Amino acid sequence: MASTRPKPRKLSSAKLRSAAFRRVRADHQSELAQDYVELIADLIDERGEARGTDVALRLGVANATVVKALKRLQDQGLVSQEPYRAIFLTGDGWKLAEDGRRRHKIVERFLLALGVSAETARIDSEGIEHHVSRETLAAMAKFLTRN
Amino acid sequence: MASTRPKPRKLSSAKLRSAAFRRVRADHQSELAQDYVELIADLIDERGEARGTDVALRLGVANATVVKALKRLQDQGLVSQEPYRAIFLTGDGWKLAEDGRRRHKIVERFLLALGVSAETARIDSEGIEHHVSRETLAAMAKFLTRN
DNA sequence: GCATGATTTTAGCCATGGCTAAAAAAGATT
DNA sequence: AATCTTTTTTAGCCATGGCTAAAATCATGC
Repeated sequence: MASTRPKPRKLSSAKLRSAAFRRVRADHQSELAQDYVELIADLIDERGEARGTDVALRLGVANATVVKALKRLQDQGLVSQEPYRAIFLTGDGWKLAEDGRRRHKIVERFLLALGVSAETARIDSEGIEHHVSRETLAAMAKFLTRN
Repeated sequence: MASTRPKPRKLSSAKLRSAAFRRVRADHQSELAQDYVELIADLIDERGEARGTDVALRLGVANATVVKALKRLQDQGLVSQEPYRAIFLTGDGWKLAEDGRRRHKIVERFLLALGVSAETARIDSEGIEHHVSRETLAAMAKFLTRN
């Protein structure tokens, strides 16, 4: 990898560029987990408990899908649940949920401040929140205070 | 679904909420295709041709992964390619690529205008561009002209 | 024009995130 | 307490998007 270098042509920035795509793929990995814990936290706050069925309903997904996903989240130490019972968040789960809520709130309020409708802000923020870096989030927050 | 309504409690907005998640999942479906065609278009413009290997390099992904993805894109009528040869975009492929570029450019310039670094704008825009609705994109464009 | 080295594709593995249909558990009703 | 209904889980399917290792093809030097 040092001496030959057969076809450099002009692809020198390739590695640099690939970083963005790698980040997007990594974000997608954590996205589902974050959506779940955020939703579970909301349900617990709103109704006192979170049941798998409610999660499925809000996510717009089949019940079985949620059961499977919850198993993975349990393996990751984010939630705890016994069969046929309500879902609980672990310490890590709450931390992730809080982080997601904070980020979500900023993005949604930012979109509103930018002038889009409430409906669009709600929908777009759901997709955008997972791809906003710390720096961009800070810039959005700053924009909010200035307006 | 009309007469009984057994447990409404206060989950009436569930269907509404689920729409956002459905949209995010749908966006993820088209995301890969869009990234590929956009990248292929760039390679064709920059270097005259796009080879699978270059795509793999820029995406930061194994060669075999690209080969497999290109087959799917071919089935979707976005690219055309013969084994061991360069990749071409179909009419639909070009349309999708142009749309992606336009959207990408607006999002990236918007982030810059918001005050984030060039590096961050480049990286974040890659993830955000696929989750920005027509309305939000328009709001970003408007913000750009005002500034 | 043929052997050898480089590149590209194929084969086959894995995890994820969907689904439906069947089984199991919980909860009501009598 | 036994049955019947509803809810939840399990089982098993599918497509996607990754990977590595092996096979096939291409291209070069001789």
